[in-house]
Amino acid sequence: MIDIKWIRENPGKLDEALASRGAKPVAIDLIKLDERRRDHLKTLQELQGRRNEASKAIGKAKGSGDDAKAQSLIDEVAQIKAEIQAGEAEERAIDLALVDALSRLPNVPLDDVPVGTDEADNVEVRRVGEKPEFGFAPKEHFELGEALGMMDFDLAAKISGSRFNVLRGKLARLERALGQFMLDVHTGEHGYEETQPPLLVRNDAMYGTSQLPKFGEDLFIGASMTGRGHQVESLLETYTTQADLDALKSGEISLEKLVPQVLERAPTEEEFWLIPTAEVPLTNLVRDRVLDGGQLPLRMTALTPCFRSEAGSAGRDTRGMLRQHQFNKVEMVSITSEETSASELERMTGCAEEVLKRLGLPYRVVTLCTGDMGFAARKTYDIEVWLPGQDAYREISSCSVCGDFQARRMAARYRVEGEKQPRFVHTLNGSGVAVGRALIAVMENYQNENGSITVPECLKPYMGGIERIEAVS
RNA sequence: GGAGAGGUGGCAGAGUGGUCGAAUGCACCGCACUCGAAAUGCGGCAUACGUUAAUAGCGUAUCGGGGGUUCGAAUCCCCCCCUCUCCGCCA
Repeated sequence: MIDIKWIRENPGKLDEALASRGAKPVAIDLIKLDERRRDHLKTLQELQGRRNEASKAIGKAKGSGDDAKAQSLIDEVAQIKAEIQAGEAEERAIDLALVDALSRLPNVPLDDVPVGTDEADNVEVRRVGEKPEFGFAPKEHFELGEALGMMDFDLAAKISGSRFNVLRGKLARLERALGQFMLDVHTGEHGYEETQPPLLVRNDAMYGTSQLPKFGEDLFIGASMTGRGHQVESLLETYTTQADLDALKSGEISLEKLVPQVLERAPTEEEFWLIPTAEVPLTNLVRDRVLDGGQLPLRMTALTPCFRSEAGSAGRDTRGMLRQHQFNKVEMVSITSEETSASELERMTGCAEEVLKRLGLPYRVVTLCTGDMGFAARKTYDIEVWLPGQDAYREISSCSVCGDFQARRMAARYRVEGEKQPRFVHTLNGSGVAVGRALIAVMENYQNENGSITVPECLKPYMGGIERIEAVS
C-alpha cells in the first residue's frame, strides 16, 4: 500500500511509476478523493466534538440534579444526532473507497530499476557457471523422468487432472534431498530461521502480502463444508438481489454472466486460501506488531508446498513439471529496517545463488524491468537456471524488496531507540530456490547418454551415498 | 461438532450506561535523594487520522473485529474472529 500522504506530495512520481508498469495515471483522482475525505472528516469531527461536549455537560447536570438543563442539552444533541450518523456512514464509505483504490495500486519501482514493458526489457546482471557440454542431444526432464519410470504425469492426471505429477523412487528422494540441502544451507550458513508456517491462511494474510484484493484468481480456495455453506448462503442472501433473479428468469441475463457479477460484488471472504508461496505466512508473522529495532533484521526460511491456479497460463509449459498447480519451494523472508533493505536484497539474492553454485548449475541473474515486476516489489532479481534440454534459461528464483508496501498493509512496525513514532518495517522475499524446478535443472544438467542422472556431489549425503539415478531393471 | 468461560494499554489486572483513553501494580524513561547503586519520592510513558513547519499543541476515533441501541457505550443488543476448560471425533 502506498502512503496517501506521499501521493499528495508526489503525484507526478506516482503516475510516472504507474506508467512505467503500463498502468494509467490515478494521482489526481486519488487526491480528489482524499480531499473529499478530509473535508468531510473535518466537519464530522466538529460535530462529534460538539456532541461530546454536550454529553459530558448532561452527565454533570444530572449529577448536580439540574434536570431542566440536562433535558435542554439532550434536545440539543438529539438534533445533530442524525447528522452525525449520516456523516459517519459517509465517512466509512469514502474511507473504504480510498483504501480500496490504494490497495489496488502496485508498488513504486526503485530508481535503479530499468524501465520496460515486458521480459524482453529485463537486464542481465551476470552469468555464473559453465554450461555442460554433451556428446549427445540432451533430453528434457520429463523425457528423462518418464524413461526412468519415476515421473508419471498420466497417473497424476487420473487423480488430480493436469498440471500435477507423481514422483517415485530415487527421483522422489532427489526432490526431498534438494529441499533438505537448501534448508540446511540457509539455516546453517545464511542465518535464516527454519519455520513451518500454515499452508492455509485467511483473507487478512493474503491481503497483507497483496495477493488480495487483486489476484484472487491466481489462488486456490480452501473451505470446510460448513464454511462453504455459509458462503453460498451469504452470496444468495446478501449479494444476489431480487432484480438479479428477475433478470435471470426473464432471460435478460444468463447464469454465466450473473455469477461473476455477484462474485464481483461479494468481498473475497473465503474461509481459507492455499498459499501460493511461503512468503505469505512468513511475512505475516510480523503483522500487527511493533518490533524492537535492535531485533532486525529477522530472517526466516521455510520449505513448503505452494499452490497456484495458473489461471491465464493455459497452453504455457504444459509438458513436464515446470508449471504445476502444486510444487515445493524453499522461501526466504527478511524483515529489515528501512536503511538496510536495499543491501539485504543483494544479500538474499546471493543466498539463492549459493544454492545453485553448490549444485553446480549454470545460471544468470536478471534485473526485472518495471513492466515485468510483481505488484508488491520495488526491485526484483530473477535467477534463471540453464536447462540444456530446453536450451534456455528458466526462472528458478525471484528475490524482491518491497519496502514498506506490505508492512503498511500488515501494520508491521519497529521502534527506533529515541524516536517517538514507530516506523514501518521493510520486507523482502525470495525463493531459495524452487525445489521442483531445481529438480528439473539437476536432471537436465546431470543427465548421461544412457538416460541416467548423476547425483551432484553436495546431494550425495542426502541420497544415501549413491552416485547416480538409473532405471530399475 | 456440542456445552461453558473469556478477549481491556508492553505485561498483569480493575472497571457493567455519564465527568473513562481508561484505576492499580509491574516493566520502561526522566528528575530528586546518594560518593555510586539499591530502596524511596515526584513526574512521564498507547496507536491512527485530521490540523500544523512540527514526531509541539489542539481535535476526532480506538477497550478482539464489524454493525446497532442511546443525548452519551469498555459497559446493553446482533454478527464474526480468536483463546481456554470439559465432552465428541480425529492424523
